[in-house]
Amino acid sequence: MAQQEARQRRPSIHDVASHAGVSAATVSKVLAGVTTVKPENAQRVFDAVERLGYRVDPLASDMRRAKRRIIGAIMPEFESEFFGSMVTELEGLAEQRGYTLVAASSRESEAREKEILARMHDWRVAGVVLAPVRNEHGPAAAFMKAHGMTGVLIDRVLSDDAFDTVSADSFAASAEVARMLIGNGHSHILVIGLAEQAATVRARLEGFRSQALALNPSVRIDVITSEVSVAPLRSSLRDYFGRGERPTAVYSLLLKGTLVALSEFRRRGWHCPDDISLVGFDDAEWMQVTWPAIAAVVQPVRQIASEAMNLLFRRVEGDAGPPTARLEPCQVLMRESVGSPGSGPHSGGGDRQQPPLS
Amino acid sequence: MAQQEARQRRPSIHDVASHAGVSAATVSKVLAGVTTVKPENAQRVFDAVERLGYRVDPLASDMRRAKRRIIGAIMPEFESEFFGSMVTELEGLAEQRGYTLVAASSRESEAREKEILARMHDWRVAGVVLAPVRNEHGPAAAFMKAHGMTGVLIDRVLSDDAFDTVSADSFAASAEVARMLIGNGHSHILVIGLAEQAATVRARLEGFRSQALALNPSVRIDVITSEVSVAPLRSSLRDYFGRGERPTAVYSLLLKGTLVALSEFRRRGWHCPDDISLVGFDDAEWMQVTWPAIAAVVQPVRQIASEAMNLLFRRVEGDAGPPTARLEPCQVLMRESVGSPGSGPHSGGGDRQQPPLS
DNA sequence: CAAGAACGAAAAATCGATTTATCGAATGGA
DNA sequence: TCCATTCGATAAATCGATTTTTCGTTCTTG
Repeated sequence: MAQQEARQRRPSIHDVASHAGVSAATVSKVLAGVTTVKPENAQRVFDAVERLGYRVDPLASDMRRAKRRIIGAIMPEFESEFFGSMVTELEGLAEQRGYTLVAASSRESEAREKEILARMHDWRVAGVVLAPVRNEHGPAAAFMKAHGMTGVLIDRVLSDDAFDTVSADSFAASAEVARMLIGNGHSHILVIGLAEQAATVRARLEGFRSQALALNPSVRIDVITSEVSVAPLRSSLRDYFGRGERPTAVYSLLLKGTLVALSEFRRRGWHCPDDISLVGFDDAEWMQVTWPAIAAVVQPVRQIASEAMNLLFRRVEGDAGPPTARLEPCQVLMRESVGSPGSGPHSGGGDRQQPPLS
Repeated sequence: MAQQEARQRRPSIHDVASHAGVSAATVSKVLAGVTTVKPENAQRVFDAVERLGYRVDPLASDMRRAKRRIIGAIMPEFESEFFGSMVTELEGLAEQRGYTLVAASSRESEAREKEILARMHDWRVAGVVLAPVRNEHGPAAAFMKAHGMTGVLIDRVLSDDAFDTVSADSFAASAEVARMLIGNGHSHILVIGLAEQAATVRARLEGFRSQALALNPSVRIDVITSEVSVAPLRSSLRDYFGRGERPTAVYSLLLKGTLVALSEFRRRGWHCPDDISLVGFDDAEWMQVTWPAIAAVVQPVRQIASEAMNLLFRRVEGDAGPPTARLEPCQVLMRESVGSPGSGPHSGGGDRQQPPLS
């Protein structure tokens, strides 16, 4: 073990060099694995490294290269399971390749997104994994393009003419949700979402609508979206039910919508699935322990992260082929929140379901 | 706006210098705000900066200083709301001071925690905000001590003889939960938790127990903890109820425990609060929309982050006073999951509650 | 045996800033 | 008028690595 007093200056490559009786260049080569060094000298270098507890300063090491061994990650937020595990995955993958991941939250603001990107450009990051706030056409992607940055766009994107994109196959997953609901006999379905995040949400809506209509041309699909935030969505939903609309199922295109739907159900005293069925895009840990468990579309976080990093490093290493647009398949989890219409009274009564013991 | 072709080498301080007709040293001084520069030259520098779109390279800029303008943050995980928003807050605060935050997830592993710390030491970070996996006595804190790193410990810590600590006042919050439950007439309460995270969980347990006993000396408090992970906790809980134990309330010392309790309740067909009351340490967005809404202790994330950063920068700037141990007050949210014992039948039946409309 | 290739390692240049040392010109006082 | 300050700015050193260039040996080979 290295004996190094606390608060003391850390040993530099020159300290190692003098201890080993060689030049700094030789130390650098030994540590880089160059083979044109006499074995005896290499051993002396390793010994000195061990004795001094020397470790390369990544900052100094990166100085001379145009692309530093840093990957930037920009997420709309860190508070959700989805982006939280996305960052965890990306961090691990970057680390595996000897890169440092610097993650930042755009806090759902495109202006901030661009500022962060500019700062990452200042750092001369090798590449960026950007989960844009809205879609691939925002100012951030434009900035990346204008400055020749290499990057991959994920999540709220469909395809781009300059960057590789990776996202969940929202269209296919939504089609499966449609099959599930139509198959259960639902013929009046409400879809809720936030239109801001155009790219994915639109795909989710279209995937659902097209499949639902294909299976039952007379199905009635109502859509409630909000441009701005979740608050208007809540009041629109309240108005909608207040007008006496009674769909038998709700499909929420995003997690926050699922929460809004649930809270509105509970305000009105409705139960899933007796009074109304519910499916949400995006899964969360709590959804399987609530009563009832909420059916959900599970996004393939791991695959998205892994594919994004593969593509990114291919570009970092110089690949200049045309950009690709990948869609990773989702899993649709059927849970108790989905039933057949009319299986329960629409208001009041209705014993709670009693799941079998053990 | 700067006219800069894509993919072109970024302008360096020397480019600015030659465009402005001065030396690089002068440019550096102007940008650092030194006043001993002729106003005319300063203006020429600003003009050149503007024209070239020059921005300082933070990496190069940090080379010469012993402490780089980087703050490291190590969290046990990124998947939860708590640590997610903690990182968001820390990032904002670091940014305000012109520092870059590099966040990493120890994934609940002390070994990994130490490795990450070593890597951050390699980067010569100015300071570290460490949320240790277990408590302040882990190998990570020891590493920091041994290498003279400056840092602040947060969340799962009580106090330390080398570092400032900041955490939620678990003891006081748990005492308030005790007042709430005892006040509602509960006299047989189950407390569940994971003992691994000794520091805080123990405080939560003791705070609850002491206050509960003070209010009702004959109260029966059962405790189920697991050393390792959440799985044993689940089976212990199953066994406990299987033996016929029927506490009237459960207090979970951490979020995962709340989920385990809920899922066990639902497996047995029990309802809150008719069959059993539930309070959890740590709040989450979904807890207020479930049926019933779950009473919870809200941790003061913002205050913890802000206080941690204040203390950290005080140390970075050289303060060598004795370490402080701060406790930030929590808020206890009473919700529907808590009722009085015996208000509902203990098994079977029991109409669901119908909250009033609007 | 001498010219040339091959080898291994040291010296020097480089990355992009900051900081210290140096230097010339203008200013001031004697 | 001359020397000592002061001022403003430049040259040079520095941070800690990597990479290129240079250089001295040893090994080939005609």
